[in-house]
Amino acid sequence: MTASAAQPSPRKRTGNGATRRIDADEIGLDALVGHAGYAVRRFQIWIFQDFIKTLGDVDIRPTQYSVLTLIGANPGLSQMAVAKRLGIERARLVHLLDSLEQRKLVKRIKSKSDRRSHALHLTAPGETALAKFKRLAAEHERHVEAKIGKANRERLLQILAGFT
Amino acid sequence: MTASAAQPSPRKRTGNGATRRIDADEIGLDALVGHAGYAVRRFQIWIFQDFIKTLGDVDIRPTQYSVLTLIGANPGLSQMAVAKRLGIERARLVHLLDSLEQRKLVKRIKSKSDRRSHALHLTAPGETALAKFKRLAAEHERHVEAKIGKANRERLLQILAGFT
DNA sequence: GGACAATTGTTGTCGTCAACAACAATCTTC
DNA sequence: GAAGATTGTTGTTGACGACAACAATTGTCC
Repeated sequence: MTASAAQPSPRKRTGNGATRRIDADEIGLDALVGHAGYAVRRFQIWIFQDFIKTLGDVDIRPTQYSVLTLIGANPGLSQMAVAKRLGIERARLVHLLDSLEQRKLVKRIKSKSDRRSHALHLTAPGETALAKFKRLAAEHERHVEAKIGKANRERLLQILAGFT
Repeated sequence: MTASAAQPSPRKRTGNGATRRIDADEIGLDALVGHAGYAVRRFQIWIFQDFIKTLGDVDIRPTQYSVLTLIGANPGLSQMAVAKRLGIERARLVHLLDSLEQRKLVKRIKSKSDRRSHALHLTAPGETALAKFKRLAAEHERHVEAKIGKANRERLLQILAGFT
């Protein structure tokens, strides 16, 4: 174990025998520092919270945004194609599309060539809405830059490019 | 919109009029590329799946590992202190500890100085188990290295150090 | 010292999300 | 045409974050 293991209690004794509460940032993480997964997880939580807050007025969550963006760039995709491309389960995508269709942002059009599948398109209001979402998403991206630095953000995108 | 928006259907027409299925990696992501959140999310999913698989034999998930590691390095912490340090809700930590205590890895000891709180400690088998978990976690970390490269992993940890 | 506020652990609910399983309708393949 | 695969759908399970409420205990303030 490490040296920090010598801390027996959540309180530290002071000279006069009193105890005080120790702050969270005084607690050693030991092996957790050095785990990429832990850092990535914490960062991902922060980044999603900022995204949700920044796009709060239009009530769009990260997954919804990714679906809209993908359909906007590739009209006519099937649900299966969208699910595969974004790594979403097709069962989950059903509910996502139900919601987006209720909000008149997306429409499912029965495919003539394959009557099992639906061709996904943005509605006209969906197009204009997506343009606004993209502006807000760009603002969110600036928050990320402010948080970790412009160069670090680009390096990050470069390192993780293989996962997109 | 971008040039890739000129793709009207999930099938492409070929010269002889037949259609073929397009592969997932042919679909443009448009604005999604360039969003740090999307890349980080996909990476985080990959990294957690590898962690869960690598620690599958011992049935330890990332959150459980973080709790055990923290308690191991700082015996006697209260639940509140652990929750704050790891960014877990204290309500959620209750169930996590219930599970870990049932498996005899952790014990809750009533604090004498503050009878509301519990001092968290690893059991003796918990200590030896954690040592094994750490070896497996190190193996998982080597998988990450193999995936993104040693230098990139270290740069990543450096960039995200502020979130740990 | 006693009223009042804050903290700690706990229980519960709600919504998001990933992972499966099962199913009907519809292709594909042989 | 029969057998198998695919697509969209419904449902269940479990991990997880966000809240709200509560009893027990501690801290604070007058």
